[in-house]
Amino acid sequence: MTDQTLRLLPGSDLDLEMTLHSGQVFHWLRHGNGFLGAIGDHAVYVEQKGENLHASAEQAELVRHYFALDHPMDRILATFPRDETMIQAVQFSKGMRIIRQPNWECLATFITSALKQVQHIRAISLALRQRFGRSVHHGKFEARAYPRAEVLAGANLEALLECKLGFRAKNLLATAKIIASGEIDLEELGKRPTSEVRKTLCRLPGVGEKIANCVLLFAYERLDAFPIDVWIARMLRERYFAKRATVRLGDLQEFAAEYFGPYGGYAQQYLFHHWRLTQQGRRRSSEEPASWKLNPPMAR
DNA sequence: ATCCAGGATAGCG
DNA sequence: CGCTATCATGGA
Repeated sequence: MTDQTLRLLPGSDLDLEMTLHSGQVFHWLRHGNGFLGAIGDHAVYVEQKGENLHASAEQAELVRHYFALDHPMDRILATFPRDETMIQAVQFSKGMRIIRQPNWECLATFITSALKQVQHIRAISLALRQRFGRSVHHGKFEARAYPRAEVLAGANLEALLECKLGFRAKNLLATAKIIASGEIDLEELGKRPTSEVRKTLCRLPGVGEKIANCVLLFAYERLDAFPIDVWIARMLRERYFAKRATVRLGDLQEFAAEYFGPYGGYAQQYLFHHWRLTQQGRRRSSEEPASWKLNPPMAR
C-alpha cells in the first residue's frame, strides 16, 4: 500500500482532528499519528501533517469527497453574518468542515444521539459497529463498517439494549425495518427538494425536526439546514434573543433560517463547536477548558 | 445525590 | 397550536 499526499486546495484548510471530534461522526479512533475509521464500507487511515492530508493512493478521491476538501471555504465564510458571536466561533473552529456522510449511517447514528452526550453517542456507535457491523480491511488497516439497515432490522431488541441504546433502541429498530423494507429509499430521497426530504425523514420513528436537519446537513449536503439542539438553542437565546423573556423553538428556527444565510448549516456547526467546548469547560469546576481544546476526551 | 445530555412523542388544554 | 411528562443511561 502506497502513501499519497493530498494537497489541500489553495486558500482552503482542514483541521482533521477538530473535524472528527465536532459531533458529526463518532467512530474514528486515534491510530499512530492519525486516525483509523470506516468511510462507508472502506477501512481508512488518515493523517494530517501540516497543510497536507495523507491517505492511501487508491482512496484519495474517497477521502477527498468524505472530508469535502472541495468546499469553497472562503466563499462560505464570507456569507456568515459579521456579529461578534459568529466571528469568535469562526476563529475558534477554523479548519472544520461538514463531512459528507453515507445516508443510512448518518440517519441511524443521529437516531441514537437523542438526549445523549457526544461521548455516549460515540460509545453506542462503536458498540453497534463492533457487534453488528462487518469487518473491513485495507492493507494492514482494519475497521468496522456501520451495520446495514437490513442487519439492524433483523436484530432483537435485547441485543440493541446491550449496546446501551436505552429508549432509542426501539426507534432504531423500527426505522431500520422501514428502510430495509424499501418503503423509503434513502438514495432516491436525496434527489428530492429539501422540504420534502425533511418531511419524509420526520415520518421515521425517532426522527423529528432536529435529527432530520442533521441528516440533511451531514448526509444530503443541504448546507442551509440548521439543526437546533440544546446547545444551539441556549446560545441563540443568550446571544441573539437576550432581550426577550420567552423564545419559542419556532422563533429560533425562523430567525436562524434567514439570519445565517445560505450556508447556515456551516455557521451552525462552527457555533455549536465553539459554544459546546467553551461553555462545557465553564460549567466544570475543576479542569481548564484549554486542555479540552488540544485533547478532547474520547471514550475507549 | 442531583442534574444534564447534538430529542421525540403522546397527552393535555 | 403550545406546554409537559416521560422515555434509559452514564458522566460530571
